[in-house]
Amino acid sequence: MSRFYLTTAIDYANGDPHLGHALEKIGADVIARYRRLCGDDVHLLIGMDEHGQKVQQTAAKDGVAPQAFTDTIAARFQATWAKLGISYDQFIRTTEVHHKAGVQALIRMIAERNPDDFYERSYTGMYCVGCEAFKQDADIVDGTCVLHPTRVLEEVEERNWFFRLSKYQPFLQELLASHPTFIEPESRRNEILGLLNQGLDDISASRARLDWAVPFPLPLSNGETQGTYVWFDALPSYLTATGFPDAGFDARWPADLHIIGKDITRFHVVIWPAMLQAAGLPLPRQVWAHGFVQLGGERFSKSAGVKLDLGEAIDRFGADAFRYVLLREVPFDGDGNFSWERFEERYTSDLANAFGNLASRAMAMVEKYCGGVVPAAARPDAEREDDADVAAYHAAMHGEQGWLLHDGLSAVYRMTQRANEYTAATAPWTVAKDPSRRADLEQILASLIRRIATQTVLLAPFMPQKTEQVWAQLGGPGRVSAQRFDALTALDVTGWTVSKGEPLFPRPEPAKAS
RNA sequence: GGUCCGGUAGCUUAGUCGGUCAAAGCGCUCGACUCAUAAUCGAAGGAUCGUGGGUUCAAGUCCCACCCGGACCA
Repeated sequence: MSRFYLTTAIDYANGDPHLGHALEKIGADVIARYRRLCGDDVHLLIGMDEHGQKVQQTAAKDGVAPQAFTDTIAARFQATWAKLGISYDQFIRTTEVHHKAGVQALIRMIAERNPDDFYERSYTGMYCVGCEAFKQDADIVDGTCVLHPTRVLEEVEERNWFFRLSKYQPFLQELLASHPTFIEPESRRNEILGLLNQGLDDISASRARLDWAVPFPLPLSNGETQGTYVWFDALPSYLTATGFPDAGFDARWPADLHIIGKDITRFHVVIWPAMLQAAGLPLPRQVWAHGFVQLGGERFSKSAGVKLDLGEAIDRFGADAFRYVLLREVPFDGDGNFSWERFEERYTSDLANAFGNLASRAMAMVEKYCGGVVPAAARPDAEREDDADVAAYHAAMHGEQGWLLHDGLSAVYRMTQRANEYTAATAPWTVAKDPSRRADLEQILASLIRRIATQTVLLAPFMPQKTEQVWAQLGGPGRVSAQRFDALTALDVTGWTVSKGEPLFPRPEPAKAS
């Protein structure tokens, strides 16, 4: 059984979960569930980035201690992931004692192996509290940072620890040359290549006035101890989650896949590998940068505020339908759009009309013509046309050519459409009227149930709850989550007792004019 | 402001090296069927390929400028 350790970005504990967070977690969960159906030993990590000045400030505004504040936020994120059916194996928080110790151990490890990699430097510049970063002249318009026009910039001089990132430029260029799939999709890789060609600046690893942080383990020459700056705290969470630096962490590390948003590609493909290399630790196998989802064509961002109530979106048609529609609409290798109108169209056409109705009509006929028991019959040649789509599904889902989850769904949808076409072409309700064609009827109905069962398993990573219900209605043995893809081609539905229940994906109520 | 990515039917997108490339799904319209969640199947309509120039026998497909959207720029 091969191990598969995948991570999502840890989310910043400065606000509630929104659509953008959900897209990433759902995508990661689909991959995790897919790999479990492949038989892999999967470990899915999700978590929270809880340190930083902004968290401290927001907590103070609410009149609570930072830890109490992030406890509340973390609980809300976890409640949302539970509601969405995210099957994470571990939820790491950067305020955990073990994580903090791990960060310090990693920094010490780097300092011991490469004593020259950390050095002190003083810096004077305009500081934007919104960005938690110094801004350069080019980024300043009318005295404020371009990203936070409402926040006043402060002129600040401070002395920090810096990490000699520039030293790792040749290493990183070699890494991307020898491991072209280290960062995918390719468009993101090209961005990083361009960035590396421009040359790297060293980055600060510690910050003054950063009280709510992991204490940086090396004191400055003036004796001051600063807080560890965000990337030296957040990125190592993937590592500390495995138990690092305790013995046995390498049973899980290195990660097979980091799933992140395209905005933080740079940190995961430049800073993170450099840090690991400096510490003499193995690198993750791949970073996948997904795109963003816009809401009704408008930009959806952390600072712009939440414009869509995630809870409402989930309740609209249920968590599974939300998962399906989101991943069908938003290509996992690029940007996409989300709107209520689109949501309802997709739900209706794909889930209610195509798949849901296919299941209803097939089960109704098995009940009506075969007493509810699926007859034994050879697989018709027509069913072979599905083979190419099954192959396309796995190609899209397995990651070897990218994690194209939307293509996986397209492939299953083609199979659903084909099954509906087959039903119309063979017209079993007509065949049923002719007793001499009993064998034909049985073959058609058995084929339909087998197709639906197959599609149900392929859809299981996307809709874990609904597919269990379909499976149960079909009379399939055990649970869908216990199935294995490699056994699917030989799936035998003979003797299953179907029980058509209420529609699994009821059509939306027509809007009532009130 | 700088770097990079994108702008193709109402919507979401395919379109390799320039020459049947204007394609698919959804929606809309018409026809068929009745097993089914007024679902399904078939057919038709629908795009000056962001704008303006340029290169070429030939350009969504290459070049330039501009407009719009997005990501990044300790």
